[in-house]
Amino acid sequence: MSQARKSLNTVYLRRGRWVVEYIDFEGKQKIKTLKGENGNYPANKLQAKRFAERILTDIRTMQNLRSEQEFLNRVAECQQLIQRIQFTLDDVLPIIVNNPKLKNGTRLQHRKYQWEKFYNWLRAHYPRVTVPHDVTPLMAQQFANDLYAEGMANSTYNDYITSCRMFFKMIMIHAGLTSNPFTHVERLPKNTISHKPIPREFIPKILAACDDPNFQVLETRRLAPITKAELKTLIVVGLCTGMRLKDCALLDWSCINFENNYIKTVAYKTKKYDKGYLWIPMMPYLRKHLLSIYDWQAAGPIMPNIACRYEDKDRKELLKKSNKLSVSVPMIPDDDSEELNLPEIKSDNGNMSNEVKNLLKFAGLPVSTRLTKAEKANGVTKPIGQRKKSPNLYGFHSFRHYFVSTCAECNIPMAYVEAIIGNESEVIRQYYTHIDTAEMMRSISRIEPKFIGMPTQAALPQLQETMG
DNA sequence: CAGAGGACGTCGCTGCCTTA
DNA sequence: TAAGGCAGCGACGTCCTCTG
Repeated sequence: MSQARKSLNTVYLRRGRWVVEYIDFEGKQKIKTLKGENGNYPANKLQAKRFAERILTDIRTMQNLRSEQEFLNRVAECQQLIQRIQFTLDDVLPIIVNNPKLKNGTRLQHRKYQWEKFYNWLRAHYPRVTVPHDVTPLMAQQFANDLYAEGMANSTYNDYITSCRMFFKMIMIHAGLTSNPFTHVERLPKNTISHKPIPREFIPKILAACDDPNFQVLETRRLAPITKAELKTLIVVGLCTGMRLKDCALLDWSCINFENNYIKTVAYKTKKYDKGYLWIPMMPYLRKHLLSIYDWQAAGPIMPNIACRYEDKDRKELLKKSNKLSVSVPMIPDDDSEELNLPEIKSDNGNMSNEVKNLLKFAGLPVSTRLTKAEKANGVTKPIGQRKKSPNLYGFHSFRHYFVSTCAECNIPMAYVEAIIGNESEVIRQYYTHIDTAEMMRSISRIEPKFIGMPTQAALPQLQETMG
């Protein structure tokens, strides 16, 4: 039978020590051994009561603080309620746009587009919802479902979900939100479709196409013209080095070391991560080609017109730098103060990817899987959920895939290929982790005896000899 | 066919969980 | 409790499609 509980704030002797018993602010019973400031135990009940008084005073203060905190919480709740009414969906975009984390540029435009997509969806489906607080997780999920039904790659879908989650996180305080409606919208696994390596039999066809009189480079009014000869150089460099389009297009003579037969350059894409130089051995075919277009005056970009086209914003500089422009370009005024009246180009790569695609198409490669006009006219549509944009099967990046897959086929050690094209490349993993199922079965069969404790084939004769 | 709009890849960082 | 594995996040860059 348990003893009756002592009354509150009672000081009494327990196992030879003076203790105080009290109820804390969570309503729990507590028993605390009494000690002085120096850690000394009280000598008698009077001293114990004095020690206890200090503890109880502290507790009472904390209890008061707690009620004050409760009051403040109530005030905060009221403020949130006011915020919820005052902060509307129209106030969200300025918050996104002015967020210092989202720097200016295409990415910000992209985020704006994403928010507007959700905003317009909400307007269409839930016109009565005017404040972020009224957006429910169910609405978020419905939006996600509609997004998926539109047809897009999973990474794009994930990008939308991630962004919406981020938008609601950004306005959390402004809108007085306590939870994020997009928190539980699940992301999808990656289903990316990579470029294919160029089929080997097409390589000679592509190189021949550059010299074919019937092949024409794309003509553009606004962008710098390029020559077929330069396009061929671009292809040869891409083919023999596996570099990305930008790295090839802007490759500079200063990167070429004919004496020691290598190319030393920095990949633009990973430049900011300071990955160091790429050291690319020059194949005889590449060396021969570069020497054929090289002269002692050579300086600046190897393909000046392509470089010019690729980076139109730096056109003036490039034109000045290079003395080997092979096609006519607008005159550059000598006086720097005079504006070079060039149109502003928004295109990322000066249509160079299309230029390459045009060549591959001429050489007979099916570059895209998109629906033809005839198919569209006959009412052929993509199935629900399938990505809107047809993946490009072949492009300049295909030369990179071709380079790595060929290296893998020829058993070039992965470390060498990493040194050449960069050690974090997804392309490398793709080809070097390829598993030959038949070879895997054979390998496992070979070691089976060892697994089950039997001697291996190689050890059998020796074993038979010792056993007589 | 220019260029806006859209898709996709990759990096470093962080937090959660398990293990030694 | 430090270390390591792992997955997701946030940010940014590049490439491609599509349409007026």
